[in-house]
Amino acid sequence: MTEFSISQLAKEFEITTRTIRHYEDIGLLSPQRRGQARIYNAADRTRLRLILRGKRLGLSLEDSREIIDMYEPGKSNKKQLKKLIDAIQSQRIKLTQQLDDIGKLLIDLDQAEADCHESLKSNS
Amino acid sequence: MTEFSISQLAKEFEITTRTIRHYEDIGLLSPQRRGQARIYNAADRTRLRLILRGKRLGLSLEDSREIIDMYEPGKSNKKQLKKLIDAIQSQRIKLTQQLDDIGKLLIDLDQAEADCHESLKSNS
DNA sequence: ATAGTGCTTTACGTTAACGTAAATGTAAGC
DNA sequence: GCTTACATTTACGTTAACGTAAAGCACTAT
Repeated sequence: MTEFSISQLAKEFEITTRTIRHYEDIGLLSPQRRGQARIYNAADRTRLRLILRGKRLGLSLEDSREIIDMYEPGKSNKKQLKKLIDAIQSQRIKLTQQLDDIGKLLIDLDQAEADCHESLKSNS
Repeated sequence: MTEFSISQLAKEFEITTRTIRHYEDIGLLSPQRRGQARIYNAADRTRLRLILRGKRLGLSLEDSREIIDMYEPGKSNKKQLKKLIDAIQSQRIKLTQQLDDIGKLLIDLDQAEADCHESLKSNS
């Protein structure tokens, strides 16, 4: 498969077609058209995957746009590149902070679960 | 310090007092009162810290409420405990998924940054 | 006494990220 | 030619998480 319909992508990623069109409305996707129907290629699919990954991480769609745009510098000059590096840096800080948070939360969950099991034993 | 005012906490966590009051409105915090002023203790402060950690992880305030309530089973019976364990399990799944996402994103960022530096070199 | 500082409540406003409904187009199959 | 399935656009509606006045209470410092 090198082409996808909107409903194919919707089913694959378990989102609605409305959501996909919304991403297009705000310029995150711009699939080709065959007549008036949208045709998505592998690159579009990858962008969508990145958007959804960002969402799971609590990023706004604008945040995701910034990150995704990093992957396609293309015709950028030095000044833009430095800006990109800065953006990457700040994203990295945000993400490593999240990593730390998740680590702590998982530890807390371990403790909570252990407490529960313990309580189930002693009250049986 | 064993007691905190609302603005002390707001400053410490870099949020507004409105936000803290909002958390109280929806029952996430319930500080004591001295007259009509709110007095927060260490436990309140911990709850707030947990709420904000959840926020950084993209959890809704309701999600955070569930997690936080896990830490205080107290008078719960067996059925409730099993429900708690289930909740913990699903949270763990969500979080490990996030961990995976973050790992992939950090790899992507490494690549993007390397590309940028490379581009800066060759265009100098 | 008054001005300032920090607290309070009440209540309408705002933004992001879609949901949902209505009306219509189009290609496939009977 | 009619139905069914899937597509489209347009546009108002919804929810979460606060923002932002507006108006007033309580203590302190001048």
